[in-house]
Amino acid sequence: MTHGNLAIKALGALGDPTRRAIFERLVERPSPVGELAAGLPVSRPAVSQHLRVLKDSGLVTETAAGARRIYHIDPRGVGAMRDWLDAHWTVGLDAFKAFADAEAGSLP
Amino acid sequence: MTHGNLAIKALGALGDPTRRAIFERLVERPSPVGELAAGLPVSRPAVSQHLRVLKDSGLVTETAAGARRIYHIDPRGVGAMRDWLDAHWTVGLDAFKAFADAEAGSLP
DNA sequence: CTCTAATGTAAGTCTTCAGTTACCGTAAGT
DNA sequence: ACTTACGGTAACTGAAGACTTACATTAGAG
Repeated sequence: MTHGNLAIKALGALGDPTRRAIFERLVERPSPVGELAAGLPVSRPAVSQHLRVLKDSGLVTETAAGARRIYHIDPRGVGAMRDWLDAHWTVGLDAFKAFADAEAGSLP
Repeated sequence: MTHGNLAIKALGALGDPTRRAIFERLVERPSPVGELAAGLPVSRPAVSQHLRVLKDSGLVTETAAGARRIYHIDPRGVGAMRDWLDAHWTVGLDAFKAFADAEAGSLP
């Protein structure tokens, strides 16, 4: 699994509520750090640190624009997460159906 | 978004490595608590607490079988997560493309 | 060259939360 | 009824990490 590790890291990163908030804002539109921090209840350095985690997880990337760093969604990480979930979704659904059938069969 | 809140909770739940491990085993086959704990490096009560979180997130459900509680994947929660990720996947990709285009346009 | 704006980094604090042990309830077997 | 197996709950501990306040760095304006 090539993207397996990336998906794991992405899931771990999105486990934090603040990082989810940052991520959702970046889904709407790419933004610099200051703008993100202005709309969140945490300080700007906190946002910087969260962005670092999101970047290490392959969920966002940055492009320098002068003194600003514009952060935007990285399709790679999101895609890896989607693939991971897709695989587990189908397999899990099959197992669930098998289990439900077996249970129904054992009931008179 | 009807399942939005559920998807958010599911993401938060899967942020923990041990919960992911439990979830992945339940994808393979439904299991009672003791069996899960036996294959994990944590105690049985720890597994119980994790299962509670997973249940509150709509990712697993339980069915009583005598003294045992068989835990299995809950397709609702997994589906909600998939939908959420799908939406963000498409929207985020559009925003990314728009951004990339605008950036390319501003370069001579 | 200096000043300001925008951001990353370091060090420290404080909260959160995963994990443990101990205890209690419940269900089936003998 | 007694016992054994299974699992949830409570209270506590410890470590991971989220957040803050400095300080350092880089880029453009004047």
